[in-house]
Amino acid sequence: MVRAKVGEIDRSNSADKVEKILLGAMQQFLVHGYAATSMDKVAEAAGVSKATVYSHFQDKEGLFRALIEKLARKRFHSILGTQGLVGEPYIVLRRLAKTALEQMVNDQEYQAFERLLIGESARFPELAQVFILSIAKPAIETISKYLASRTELKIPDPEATARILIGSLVHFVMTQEIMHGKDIMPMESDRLIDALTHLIVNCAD
Amino acid sequence: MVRAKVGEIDRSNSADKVEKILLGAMQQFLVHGYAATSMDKVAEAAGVSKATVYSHFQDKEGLFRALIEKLARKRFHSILGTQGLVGEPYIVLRRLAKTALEQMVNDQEYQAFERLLIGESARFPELAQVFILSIAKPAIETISKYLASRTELKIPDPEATARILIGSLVHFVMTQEIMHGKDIMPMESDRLIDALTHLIVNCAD
DNA sequence: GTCTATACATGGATAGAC
DNA sequence: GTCTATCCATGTATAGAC
Repeated sequence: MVRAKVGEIDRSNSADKVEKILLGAMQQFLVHGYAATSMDKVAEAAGVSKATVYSHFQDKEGLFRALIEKLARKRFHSILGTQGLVGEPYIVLRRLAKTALEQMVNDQEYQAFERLLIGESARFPELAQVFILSIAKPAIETISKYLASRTELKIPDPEATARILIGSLVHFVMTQEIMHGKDIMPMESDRLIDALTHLIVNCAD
Repeated sequence: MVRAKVGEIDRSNSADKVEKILLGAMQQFLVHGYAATSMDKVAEAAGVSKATVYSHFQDKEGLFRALIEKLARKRFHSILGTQGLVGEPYIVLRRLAKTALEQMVNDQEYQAFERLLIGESARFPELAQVFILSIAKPAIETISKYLASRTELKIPDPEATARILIGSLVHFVMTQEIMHGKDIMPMESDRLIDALTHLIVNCAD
């Protein structure tokens, strides 16, 4: 066992254990889902004993809730990135769609998180709502405000249009990556991006 | 035990048992997910013994695969219904969007099916692909062909546009119903339908 | 706080009678 | 083909030593 040298602060303290447990829990729950994850495997992945897990979290459900809430906080605003939405619609919307798609397609953790939340949304409805409140809602609001600000687009309902934009992108990743459709129903991201920006930008009548 | 009268054919035969088992399996898997469903509960829900379940299906995985394939076949073309896509775009697209949304919102079995497939899409990628091939792909193709046939819409990429349309609708149901967002982030279906038809129909420049 | 060892329940799968 | 009874592995959770 590695131990802190004399004079150094021992960092193997309780708070660190909690972090290690949450990290182990993340690896297991994201890969295997809630029911198929065992507390033994969580403890093993975290490098602590099972009793230690139970000393920090009431039970499996409590650990799961704590993990999901932590992940949702971490991902707050992450789909859009922190790019400010200012400038010409054609440029801004293209970049937005392109960035969001790239982020989601290349982020295996995001995809596993979606699988987990949707799969458990019947058993844990409040956790699905945590996701909605911390990720989906802010994204819709940000895009909605931008669309409303560009009056030349003449969009009658910016919020509904923001949902169309985000829904198209998220659902594309859902079918192509999460549900493994890209091999049997392929489509280049750019085609979706082109069609989306065309619909929104060229639609001012 | 109810038994067939003399002269009648005994319908409690093997084929019926298979049906009963699949029905019980459906109830359990759709509600609890794959891992949290036990073969005991399946047998109980089906009204047969566990050994009978194992005499018709190799193991839990085999039963699950058989069930998903059956459900996917049953739902072939179900989202769009069997409505023919002919007529004025404004009318056709509105009716299409309205019907699809109503179907999905009111069909708890569809929502449970989506939860299950997405939740298990890492463990059972081929089953997610069965869903794509039997439901998503035909829907995209049908709408894509319709959009291409209406040349007055001047849609540069009908297939990409079809994906935008379907993605918006499915994702709307995903956030509002499946992930329980309707209470914390409400929006009338009609606003989405209006915004969608406006984008697609009024966009011919 | 942390560990080892264990209690207790449940789950997947099968043996053997009918 | 179908049932009851059972085997054995695994899972959640805790008791008790340090």
